Amino acid sequence: MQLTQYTDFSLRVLIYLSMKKPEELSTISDISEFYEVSRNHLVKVVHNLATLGYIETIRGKHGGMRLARAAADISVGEVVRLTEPNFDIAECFNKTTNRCAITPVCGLKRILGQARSQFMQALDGYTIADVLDEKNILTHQIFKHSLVAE
Amino acid sequence: MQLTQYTDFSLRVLIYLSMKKPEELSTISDISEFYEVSRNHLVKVVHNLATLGYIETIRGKHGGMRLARAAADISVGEVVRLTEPNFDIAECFNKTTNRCAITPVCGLKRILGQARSQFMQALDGYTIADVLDEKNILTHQIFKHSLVAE
DNA sequence: CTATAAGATGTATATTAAATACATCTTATA
DNA sequence: TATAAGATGTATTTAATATACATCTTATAG
Repeated sequence: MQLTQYTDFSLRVLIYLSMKKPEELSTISDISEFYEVSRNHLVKVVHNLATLGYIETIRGKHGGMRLARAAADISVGEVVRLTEPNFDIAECFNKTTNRCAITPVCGLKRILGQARSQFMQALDGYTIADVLDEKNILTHQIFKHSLVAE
Repeated sequence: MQLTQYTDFSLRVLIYLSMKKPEELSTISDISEFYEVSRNHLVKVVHNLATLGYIETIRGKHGGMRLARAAADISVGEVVRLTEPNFDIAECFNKTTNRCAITPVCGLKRILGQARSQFMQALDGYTIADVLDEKNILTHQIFKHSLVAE
C-alpha cells in the first residue's frame, strides 16, 4: 500500500514552491537539485501540475514556475486524487478486468471502498500550507489523538 | 494506491473457507478452480495464512485446509496488516531509504500517516464474517452515511 | 508396504507498472 | 541570434509482483 513517487513528487514540488515568495520563479533544475532527484522525472510532474492549474509555467530565458494559487487553497486530497494513477484497492474495483467469482454477493469492495474514503477524507482536511506549518500540524495532531489511537 | 493481489487472494481464501461448514476441508485446487486463479500463486498465500494461524492445513490424502477460528473472529484489518508487504505511503516513511531534503520540517508524513490510520481503522471494524453478510453490510452502510459523504 | 494425493519449500522466470533517460521541439528574451 | 527555459513523445531500465517449476514431506487408502 503506497502512493507512486509521481504523486510524492507532485506534492513535493508544490511544497517547495510554497516555501518561496508567491511571485518568485523556480526552475525544474532548482527543484531537482534541491531534492536530488532526476530532472527528467520532474519534467513530467511539473507539466502535469501546470495542466491541472496548480502552477503557472513561464518558458524562455528567466522562465520557471510558481504556484497559480495560494498554498492554503490547494487541498492535499485533491492533488493526490488528480495525480495518483490508480485507486483500485483490489481486483473487484476494476469493472473491466474483474474476474472474481463472488463479486455479486461479496461486501469486500464496499468495505475497502469505505476505508479508501476515510483515507481520502483525512487528506481533504489539509492544504499544502498546512504541510510546513508547525502550528497546524500540532492542532491536527491533538484532534487526531482524541479520535484514533496510533 | 492499491493492495497487492497477494493480500486480495489472502482475503478471498478466508472468505471462501467462511462459506464452508467449519469442519469441512477445502484444497488449494478447489479454491484455484473456483476463483480461476493460478494454483501456484495460491500455494504461497495458503502457506502464509497457515503460518499466521488463520487456517489449519492437513497434509496427505484427503487433506486440505479449514479456518482455524470462526470467521467472526478474523479481523479484515488484521489480515491486511499481516499480508500486505509494504505500508510506506511515501518515500519519507522508510527511514533507511528516505532522501527527502525537507523531512525535518515537513508535516506530510504525519498527514499521510493519519490518513493511513483512518484507512486501517475502517478495516478494523469488519470481520471475515461481515463480508458475505448482507445485514451487516447494510448496517455498516447506514452507519457510514451518518459519518461520511460518499 | 507402496502408490497416491495432499501441502511445504526454494528457486527461477515472466510480467507489468513505474521510474528514468534521451532526443527534439517551442518559446521568450538578453 | 544565441541561449535558457519549458513541452512533448519515445525508449529504456528497474523493481516489485506474479507465476511457474521442481522437488520434498506427510498421511492414508488399498
